[in-house]
Amino acid sequence: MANPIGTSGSDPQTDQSAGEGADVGADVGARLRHLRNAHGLSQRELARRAGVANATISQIESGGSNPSVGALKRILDGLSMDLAGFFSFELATGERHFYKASELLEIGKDKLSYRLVAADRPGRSIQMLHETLMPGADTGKILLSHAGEECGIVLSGSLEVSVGEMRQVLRQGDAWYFDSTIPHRFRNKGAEPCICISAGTPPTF
DNA sequence: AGGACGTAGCCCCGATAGAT
DNA sequence: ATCTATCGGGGCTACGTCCT
Repeated sequence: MANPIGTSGSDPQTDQSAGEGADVGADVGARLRHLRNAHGLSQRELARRAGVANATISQIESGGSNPSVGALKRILDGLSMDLAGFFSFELATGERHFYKASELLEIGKDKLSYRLVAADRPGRSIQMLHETLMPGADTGKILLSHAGEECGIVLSGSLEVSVGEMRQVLRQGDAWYFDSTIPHRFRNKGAEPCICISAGTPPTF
């Protein structure tokens, strides 16, 4: 049953964005829950990122309320997703083994493109990404650090990888593998886009 | 009046530390 | 090794506030 988001904002675009696709009508709550789980976030964590109350996430997911366009957009910002992507995302109806390039879920933004494989797979234990770092792309001066391990291979371009006190510029065919608890950073200081494939576990996106 | 949203608090579950 | 208490995270509901 179609469950278009709330129209408290009386935005005429709302209805059309709800998607005419036959199966896109899955309710907003189920869609949100599915995507939140795919990103490995709890309701509280997503609420914190989105700047809304955790109860809001819970009520939307349980169908207890229809979020306004503004609220939904804020929540989707926490998932690095836009409204179009949200409503065009297809809920999995069964276990899948293959994904078209166009089906990889974009979870990056700006100069950093992270296209996640099998974002809709429940209980996924691997985070595999097709990454594109545009010239100047940078994961940030504040180094990343989280539980797990990650590795990757540069397919084209160059990529400066900092891990702890070590730093190296990797080129086509080069690879990295490190304990993710070590502060790390990725930068494309070259003039060409850098394309690479990475994998990490546990999935933190 | 009704819906969206926030706060407060409840219950459940797993991890951890201390006692036996 | 096992049991118990404690703590924190997770999801949820009840209720109040605000806005249309």
